[in-house]
Amino acid sequence: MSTSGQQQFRYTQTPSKVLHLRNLPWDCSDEELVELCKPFGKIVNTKCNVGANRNQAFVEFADLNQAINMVSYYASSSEPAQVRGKTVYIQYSNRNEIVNNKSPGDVPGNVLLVTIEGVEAGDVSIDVIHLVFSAFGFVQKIATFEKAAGFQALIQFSDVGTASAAREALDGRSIPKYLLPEHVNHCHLRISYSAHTDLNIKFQSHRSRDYTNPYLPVNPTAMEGLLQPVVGPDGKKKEPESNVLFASLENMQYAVTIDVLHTVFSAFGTVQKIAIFEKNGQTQALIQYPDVTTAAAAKDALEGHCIYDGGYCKLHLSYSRHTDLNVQAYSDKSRDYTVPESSLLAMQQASAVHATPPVWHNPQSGPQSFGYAAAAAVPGQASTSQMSSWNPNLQGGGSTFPSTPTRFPGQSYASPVSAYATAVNPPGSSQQTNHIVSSGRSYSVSQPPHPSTMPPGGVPPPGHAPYHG
DNA sequence: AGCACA
Repeated sequence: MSTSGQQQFRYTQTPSKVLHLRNLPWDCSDEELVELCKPFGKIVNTKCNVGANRNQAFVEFADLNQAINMVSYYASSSEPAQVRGKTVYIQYSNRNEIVNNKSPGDVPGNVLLVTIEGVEAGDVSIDVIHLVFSAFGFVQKIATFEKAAGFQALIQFSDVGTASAAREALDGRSIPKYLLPEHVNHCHLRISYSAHTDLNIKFQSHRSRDYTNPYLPVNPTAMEGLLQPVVGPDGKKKEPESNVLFASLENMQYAVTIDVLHTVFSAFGTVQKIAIFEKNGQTQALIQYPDVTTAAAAKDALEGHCIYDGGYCKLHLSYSRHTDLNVQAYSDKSRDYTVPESSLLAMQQASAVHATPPVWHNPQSGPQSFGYAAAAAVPGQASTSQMSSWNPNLQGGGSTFPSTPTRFPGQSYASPVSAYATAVNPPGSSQQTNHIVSSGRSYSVSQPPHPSTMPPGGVPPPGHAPYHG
């Protein structure tokens, strides 16, 4: 050819993990593209209905070799690639990745991420979820969990087609009222695709099921949620006592830091661990004592009291299901006071930014993003490598403790999927007096571990001298 | 049947 500087179409294309497909049906769907291409590799993105006739599309594989596989397969196949009987012409794209504004959740897969809006985790049982989604085909696995986005479930079907049918039918719809507790008014399902292809379910429990493996062991601690609630003398539900307190903070006008909580709760005994997290825009915390008695004393004394004067940061306390928190030893969201001081010091120095908090940006900027929390509730989640292709915010350090299955909202396993869980939330630059007040009566907290966050001159709370573990 | 601007 004399046109040496001209781009030749057919023979000069260099391989790309993006393929250009032509002669598709004008209304070809992402799912049809995936069905055609997935035998050759993992599809990470698609763009269909491209061009004036809407009959072109792009498909991006995770790996270049997968795209090469597909092109070379159909180059030598006697059966052409087809969608609905139409021959599809496949070439390497002249771009190296698909650029569109499609979020990862729009890339079809066999696993759905379902956010159940307007309910607490206890309102919708895994059996109800199973029932609803089984209408579209065999549900292989379910994992549920709570994150900032609310109550969520990963639902695994055997194939993309079934998953997309369920998504089409149920996205934006509600779970029938008769399947829900009476107090639930609305319950919308928001459904996107998960990047997972195979959930790693370790136990049958109230939050996860593997219907392909009925002999999977039942996790006794994870099944606690199925036990009948303890009923008190007044006939009302009463949670079993625990050495771990669950605190929800109302009227969060000012920042409540780990140090503030530690000071407040240390008045009643050694505080072993603390974690702060946000759920549905509400600040919550877990405080772990060595024993139930201490926790009960703290609960009785602090319930309904406010950390700051003026009704700010009012504490509501209940017993947690947890008995041993699995927290990062030293972060702005959690603290483990049981780790040896030497290693803690090392960690403090490693992250000096936590030790002497400067004035950081505004903490009141809405709920913390816990991101796309997919795998967080699946212990030992194995398919993390698949997620990393689109997760923009891998967790630095990943210093969670993978050995213990204990978990709580906001706390993640080492999975990078839940990377957002440690989003920076600055310790309080608040100049508030650190009082516990109750209907006019107030008392100050003494011996603040970080004097910079609290004013001097407090008097000890009645009865107990604070001590620190 | 021949490369997208969301």
